[in-house]
Amino acid sequence: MTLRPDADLQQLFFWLRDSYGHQPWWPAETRFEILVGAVLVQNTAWANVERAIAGLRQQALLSAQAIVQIDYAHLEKVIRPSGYFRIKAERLKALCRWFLSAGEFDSLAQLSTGELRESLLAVKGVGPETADAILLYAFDRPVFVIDAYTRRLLNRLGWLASTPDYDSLRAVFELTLPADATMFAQYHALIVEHAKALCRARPRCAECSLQKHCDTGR
DNA sequence: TACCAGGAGAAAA
DNA sequence: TTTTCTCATGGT
Repeated sequence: MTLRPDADLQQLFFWLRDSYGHQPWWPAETRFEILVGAVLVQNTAWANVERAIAGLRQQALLSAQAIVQIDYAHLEKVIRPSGYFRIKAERLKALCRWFLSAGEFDSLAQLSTGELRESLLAVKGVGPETADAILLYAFDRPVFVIDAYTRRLLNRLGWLASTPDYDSLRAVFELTLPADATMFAQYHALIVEHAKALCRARPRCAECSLQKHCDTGR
């Protein structure tokens, strides 16, 4: 058992939606930008990712061709604000090589969700969360993204019956809720918004860990 | 000064 | 198979 019997994921979604309203997610101007953002955001605050993406845009590097062609030193310099710049430069290039060799969005859209997920996971630097974020937000596939915020929220609600691995927790969401990519996208966005709202309310909220409603406790 | 942020892969146990 | 370590900047 992954979640406790009293866990109600649908009710939680409605509560979050009523509390925070519609979320304009993923914060990107193009689908390709979502791929880039998914790599740059790994273990990094989004504000720092925005700086890196702004730099890429300013230098006309927001295309797979440009990222593949640019030398590592230049790419590292541009994405430096997002941290882990050496690793992320390598991962970005790997993802862009995959994207181009696979035929870009038109060809990739022909694959089933399972095939596309497997293909993404085969790219060095793309793990489950990054792959699912790309599947959901760039390819509109009904895949639920499990991130640290999701685990934290479920933990604070006391809904975790165990410490499930990534795919087990993802399966619970996908089997419990209707397979609706729009809903999944909103749900994940709302979870992040909820966590950030709590942090804004109490920037240094170590005591939040004592409160059941709060998911910012560590 | 220390800690943390929308992970992933490699190395060690 | 599971756990630990490493990668790195910017904000608080």
